[in-house]
Amino acid sequence: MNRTTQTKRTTIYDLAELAGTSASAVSAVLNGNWKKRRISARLAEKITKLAEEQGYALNMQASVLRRDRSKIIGMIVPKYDNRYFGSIVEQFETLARERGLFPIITCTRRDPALELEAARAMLSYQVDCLIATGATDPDRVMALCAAAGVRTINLDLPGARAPSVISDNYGGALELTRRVLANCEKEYGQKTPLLFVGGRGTDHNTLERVRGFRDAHAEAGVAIDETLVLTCGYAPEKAENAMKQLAEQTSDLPRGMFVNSTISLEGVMRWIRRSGRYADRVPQLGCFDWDPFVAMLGDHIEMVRQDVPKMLEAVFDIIESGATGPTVVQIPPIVENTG
Amino acid sequence: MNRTTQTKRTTIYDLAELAGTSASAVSAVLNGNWKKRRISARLAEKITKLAEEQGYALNMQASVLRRDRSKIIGMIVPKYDNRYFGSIVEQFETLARERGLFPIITCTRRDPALELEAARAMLSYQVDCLIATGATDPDRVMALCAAAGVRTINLDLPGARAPSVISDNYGGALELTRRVLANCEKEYGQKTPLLFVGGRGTDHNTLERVRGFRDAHAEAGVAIDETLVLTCGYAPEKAENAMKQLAEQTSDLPRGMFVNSTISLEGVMRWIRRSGRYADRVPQLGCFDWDPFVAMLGDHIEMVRQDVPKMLEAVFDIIESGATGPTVVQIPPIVENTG
DNA sequence: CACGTGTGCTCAATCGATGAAGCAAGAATT
DNA sequence: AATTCTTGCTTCATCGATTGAGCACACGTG
Repeated sequence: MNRTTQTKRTTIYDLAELAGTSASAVSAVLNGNWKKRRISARLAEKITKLAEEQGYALNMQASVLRRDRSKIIGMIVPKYDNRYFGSIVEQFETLARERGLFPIITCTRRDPALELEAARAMLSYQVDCLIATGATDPDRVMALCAAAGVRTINLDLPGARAPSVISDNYGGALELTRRVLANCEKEYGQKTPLLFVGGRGTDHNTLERVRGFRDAHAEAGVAIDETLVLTCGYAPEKAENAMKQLAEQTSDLPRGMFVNSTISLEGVMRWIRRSGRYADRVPQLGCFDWDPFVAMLGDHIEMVRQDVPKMLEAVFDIIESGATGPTVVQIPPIVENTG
Repeated sequence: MNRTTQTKRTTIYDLAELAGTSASAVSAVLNGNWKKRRISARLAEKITKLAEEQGYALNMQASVLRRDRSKIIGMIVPKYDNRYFGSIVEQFETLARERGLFPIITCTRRDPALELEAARAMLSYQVDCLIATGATDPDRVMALCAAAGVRTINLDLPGARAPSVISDNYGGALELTRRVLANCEKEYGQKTPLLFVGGRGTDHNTLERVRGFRDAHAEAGVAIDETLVLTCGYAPEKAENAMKQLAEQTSDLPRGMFVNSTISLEGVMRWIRRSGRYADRVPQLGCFDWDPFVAMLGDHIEMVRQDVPKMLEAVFDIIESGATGPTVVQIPPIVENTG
């Protein structure tokens, strides 16, 4: 027993032989519906004990192959490099497991081709449902899954043909912009337009945030400076480059900024430090997304934190309700208190 | 075709019928060894085209059930709330996919019971290999897998009975402590013992780091203050509490500290800000782990960044070499330049 | 005592893919 | 012309779990 690499794992047939009964009785006992199948408590106990002793583990591949539902639930996620997606994944796993589902997650690195490839892989593994988080092209993912009869739910970024759960990007951006404008006025006594940096000009969230950004300016009676709306992408390097180019074109840099994610903020902060252009007076910042260390960077930064627990509850509510229409659930984000 | 929820997915049997051939020919063509099975290029092409048209997707459950190796590779990971584990997971997925393996990952939240449960689930899904990252009890995970004939590799924290890939914790801590001691001397002109905070007194990494911490003190001729070695756990709250308790016992707080992870640093920084006890002069900090925003917190923080790409390459080297002995591969971490 | 009812199980088909074994027809060799 | 070889397939058992159908026996009932 010690040195033998027991190539064969224990199966229900092995247990059946040991118990002097049939495989179907073993199966019924081990998957819990032995009462429905009229197996005696005596036999059930015997089999359970044997399974324990033999270290029996169900072969999910065989089980899933036979059943109609796999109870596997997939998620694709863009990155693991920030707290937002990190907590989405962690919550997702927890909630899935609580419901007896097995979660599988793939990181698609904001690459549309990888998104489709990952979706295809998940279909091969017979997922019952796929959550497309922050997908670049949610509708193509949805189409792929629909062809296989698998439901999709969009998270973070909405799609046109499946239910979506997203943050209230407009509302969050409106409030965040208001605060940064107020901070600018308080600190510098002037009402000047802010910079918007990060995100993609094509994605729904960025568009909505820009809309909130604009409306907050209008509300405050400040005219937008169109050259200050830089939807350059999310990556730190892209934000850093955008700042650099802007700085080359003007000597009068904005006194406040709206940064469209912590990951973009990383680039922005790097540029600020390296360039020294804000050495005299720090810019007032607003960041759409939360990070504990960003909160410690100073009292000149406001943050909006997306409500991940509520968002994921909404996702599982949709799964349980069985809804498939293109509804959009908007979850209000939390505006963090400074300090 | 439009409105019908095509319950049945296309199988090789459907394709066989459409192509007027046998399922085994279809199988051979689609899994690429049709040459070995002497299928004509003509038929191969026909089948491939048909599969494309029909949107055929392999049923992995069936395929894995039949094959000896599943090509599924599992990983358990403690948390997604920091850059270190985030990049481990992202790299792991990439390297696994490059090798034609399907990665499945589970977050076990530093909970030994969850670790075992997750390992059991992965065994049910027939993983060929399991990577136990930062496992609280790697040897029990290993035992469980060994009973099923599945190899394990430990990552980040070593185990006694399977190969392990870890950082050179001693070396990293030695260098980090040296730097913080030097910074303290430069800033405050005094050689005083540092505080060590975070981590578990029972885990290998923490023990090794404390050893490096001690040796760096000895080297500098500074006596360790044993009341300043606080291996209180990793969670931010635990670090915060440890600081609080320490502060209640002394009026003379250490001028420098070694913080044993970014996540512990979060609690330490929170306490520093809230208590105001360091308002007059900031403590010199060293953090064993890297975070971009921590780097921006000021020039009084040194960081050690674990070399995730090298660590994962080492993991896959071990997988490919087939080694199973209890070797420990130590990867030197990178000491980040301040500024 | 014939008949229904309930209990406790077993049998065998099935899920979809895989691959060893084998078969038929044509090509090459003796 | 008889034989081997080669090519290009097909047949069928198999992986392990699930489940509808069915069998044998005990018990109760009119």
